[in-house]
Amino acid sequence: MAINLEEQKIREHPLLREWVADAVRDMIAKGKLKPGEHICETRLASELGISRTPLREAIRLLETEGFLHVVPRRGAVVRDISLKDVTEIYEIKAAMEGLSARLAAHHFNKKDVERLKEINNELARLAEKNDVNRFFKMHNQFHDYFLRASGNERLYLLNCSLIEQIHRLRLLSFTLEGRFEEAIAQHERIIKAFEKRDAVLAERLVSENVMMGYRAVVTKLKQTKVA
Amino acid sequence: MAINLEEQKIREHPLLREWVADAVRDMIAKGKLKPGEHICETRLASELGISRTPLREAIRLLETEGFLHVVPRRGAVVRDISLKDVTEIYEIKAAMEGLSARLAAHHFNKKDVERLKEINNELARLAEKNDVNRFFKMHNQFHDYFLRASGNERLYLLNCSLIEQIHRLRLLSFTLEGRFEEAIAQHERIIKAFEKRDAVLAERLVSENVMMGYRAVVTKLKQTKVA
DNA sequence: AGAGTGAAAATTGTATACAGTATACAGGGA
DNA sequence: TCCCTGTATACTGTATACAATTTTCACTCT
Repeated sequence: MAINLEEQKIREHPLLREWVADAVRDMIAKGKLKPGEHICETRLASELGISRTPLREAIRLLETEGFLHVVPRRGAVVRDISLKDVTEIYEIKAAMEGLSARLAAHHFNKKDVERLKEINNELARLAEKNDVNRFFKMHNQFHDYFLRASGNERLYLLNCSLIEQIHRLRLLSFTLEGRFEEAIAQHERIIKAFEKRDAVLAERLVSENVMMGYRAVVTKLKQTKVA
Repeated sequence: MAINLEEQKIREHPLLREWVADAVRDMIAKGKLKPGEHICETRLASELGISRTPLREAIRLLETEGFLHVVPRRGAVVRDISLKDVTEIYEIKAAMEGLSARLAAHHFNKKDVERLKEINNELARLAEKNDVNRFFKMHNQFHDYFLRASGNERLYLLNCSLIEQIHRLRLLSFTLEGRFEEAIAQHERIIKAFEKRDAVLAERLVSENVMMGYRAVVTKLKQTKVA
């Protein structure tokens, strides 16, 4: 076990600090590190089998990503995701994805539209099989497609860092009744807007699509808070 | 001199890594560290009179802020700001500030509008005195006002980290002929939109205002690239 | 009992030491 | 001349050691 871990560290990440950041993100997502919990550098480092130095560098990264809250000389605590956080993130996400759609629409060609249709067809297949995990991944590909096609690299990266913070909630939101179909239908309208090269419409539809995701996530958030 | 430096480190920053980040940002802004230049941790740390540990933690921060580009096992280099970077930043900034104006408009009251008018009057005074530095600061206060009033803390912080990257260019752009007057005139229209509680108009005007700033910065960028 | 105090333990911040990797350059061969 | 290769050097990545600060908790005094 320990040897496999070592191999994974080396194979997938040339740098320990990145592997550690991934590991800690994962521990937060899986609930192994709970919101509000204080992170003791010494202990966590030894648990991960590394020294404090790469852990500390990973903590700086996770701080800017919003996973941890660091108080000088008192260490890092796992940040809780509140409704307010989710709202803030989605407000920004809606504006940014909308912007990316508008920008992408300007230099979208037939092939791009075809690719989006393929993805949406695949989504329909996965919806029938009720495969939440794969649907989620493919769904992200749909959105990533125009985020990248926008030609604005920062836009894509910013969006990544935003959705990473609510990864778990978003995944959960796809277990809601009718969520698949709703998303697919909206995607179809978005594709039509791209086909017509209607940048303004694409922007509006994508923004609305994001805010639908917001409502789904909020629903799920309230369910889990009660539980 | 060295003693004063020590005092400053302690007084204004309880943490060395933050002081270092500020110092390095400053060195980049002042041209002491030039774009493309490789940062040797050992040398820079000893120049700043500290060890490599806090410097390395500062480098992680400056990397996410976009000031440095880090290649694994080859270290950090100072990132150059290209026209593409400026375009990416302003596209995002326009969308984010526009969003903040829309959000802020919903719960703006008379007092808020009065405050914006005061700031704009002050801007007019500073324009007459041709005080670029103070105009710049006051101008930022104008925009910060509704970024904060939006109630979306992330929006404000994200905007801060964006404009920090182009601080120098923005400041320079205010030396352009007619830049003051243009800004003040647009601010007046924005204030009127807030007065009317017209969120959609406020959003559009603020976006346009940002993109005017973009054009000014691009003009200045081209001037300095030639020089 | 409760507030206050002070020493001990735990934890973070910083410096240094060591290991591994990339770069530069000299020397040899085609 | 050009390319290849091996070695020396410089630099980054990681671990560890030390310093400073915060927290804990027993103890005292009111």
